[in-house]
Amino acid sequence: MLDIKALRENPEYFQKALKRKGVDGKVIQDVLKADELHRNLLQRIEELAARQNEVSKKMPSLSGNEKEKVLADMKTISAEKKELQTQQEQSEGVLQGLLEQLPNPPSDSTPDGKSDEGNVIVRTEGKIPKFDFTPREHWEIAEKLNLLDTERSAKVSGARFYYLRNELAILQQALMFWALQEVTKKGFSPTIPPFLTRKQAIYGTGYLAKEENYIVNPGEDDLYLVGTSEVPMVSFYADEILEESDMPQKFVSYSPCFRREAGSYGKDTKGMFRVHQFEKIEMVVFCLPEQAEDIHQELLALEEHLLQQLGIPYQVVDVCTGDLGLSAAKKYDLEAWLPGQKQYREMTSTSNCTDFQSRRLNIRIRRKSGEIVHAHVLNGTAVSSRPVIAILENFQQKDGSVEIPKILHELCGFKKIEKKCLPET
RNA sequence: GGAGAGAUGGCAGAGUGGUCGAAUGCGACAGUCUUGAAAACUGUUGUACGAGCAAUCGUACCGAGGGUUCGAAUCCCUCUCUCUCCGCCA
Repeated sequence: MLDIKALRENPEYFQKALKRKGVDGKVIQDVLKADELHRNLLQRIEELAARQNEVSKKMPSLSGNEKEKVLADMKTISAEKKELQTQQEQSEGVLQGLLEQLPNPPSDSTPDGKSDEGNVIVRTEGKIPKFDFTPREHWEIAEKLNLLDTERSAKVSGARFYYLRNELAILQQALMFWALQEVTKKGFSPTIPPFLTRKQAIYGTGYLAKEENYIVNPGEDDLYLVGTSEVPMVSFYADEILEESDMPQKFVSYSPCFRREAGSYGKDTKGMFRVHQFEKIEMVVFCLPEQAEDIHQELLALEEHLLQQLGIPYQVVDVCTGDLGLSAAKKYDLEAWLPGQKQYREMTSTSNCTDFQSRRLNIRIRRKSGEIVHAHVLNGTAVSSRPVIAILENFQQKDGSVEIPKILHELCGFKKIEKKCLPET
């Protein structure tokens, strides 16, 4: 949600900034028009209400003819007000509807671009492994080692699901737990949130599109399966006023993530890359506006640190305006090298959503001076099921086995995945 | 799933149709007193929207939404949530 006051005061800025995200300038004009109509009506209603209040105070002391007369007057005022209120509700609905469509303006530093092709590679880190054989894709490696069963998952649940089996089940759990601990060590507060939320939480974080969400018991419970724990975590402080002295507030959370992926038919159909259900450790930070940029860099550094410890080669991508989405002003993707696919693919990402989500969710901070501002909100992936893919592809061996990153040896209880390492069932 | 109770300011808690944005207590903040602190006393202490350069003024908000009324925290309807007891359950 954008600040209507800011929009009113500086429409040129928003016109320019939103154009970079592909928003037609006409929408801004429509918003301003709707805003003016809405304010006009509001003012007239308030004038009538003021008169009502004034007369109401005198009412008890009136009697007889005088009272009759005043009552009659008030009846007309009441009716007029009611009529105006109907109009006002309508105009407010129109304004709200327009405002809700507008995305968060991109940061000045965000590169322009229409799609992910406009993304800018910032730097490349890590050593790309060399193979004296043709490296395989993750699903092939995993199926051969009896780690992944997508045939049976298709039978049971349909396309884009999987059974993670044997060592891979352990590896993913280890990865999640390790990341949760690592980030907790950096001062983030570990949290397991609800995985079903109300509509408001999904809306507030900017993920309400129908193609994205599963709804549980439509018309009955109307709960949404979370697509990321960002949804319940950002909503954690909805309708609250936080204190400046408590800022920044950092959380690291675990959740399974459920996504319909309805807009991606035919893309990444094999294996674990794009599925309806996966797991993720997410970081969410609430802070003062002036802290947001530094914290964004901090989140990026932390994500890099995690990939580095795993030994996964990656590149940092500055995501362009056309690929930012509704809520983010600035976003970095970390893309890992996948030797089997022979390309860099998105593993984790971190977004600075400024005050876009906190306006929708009404999350504010009271400064020491007494001033109240909307919180700035950032998020970032610590790890997800995708780095598991990167591990499989980068550490595959000629004999079909897979070595495990050293940092996970102890948690996993094994250093290598070979055929029949764990008893198969 | 069954039975009951409830939702008011940071918290506790009064208020059952008009002068109620809302008593009182606690907390917090400021001041007086004190070498300092405590105690005591005095004062201040919600949010949003709109108008105004500003001081300020107006309006709305007593879980949410609707209704009755000239007028609703108060009456009516719907919904949500919380608590207690019973049952079931990881």
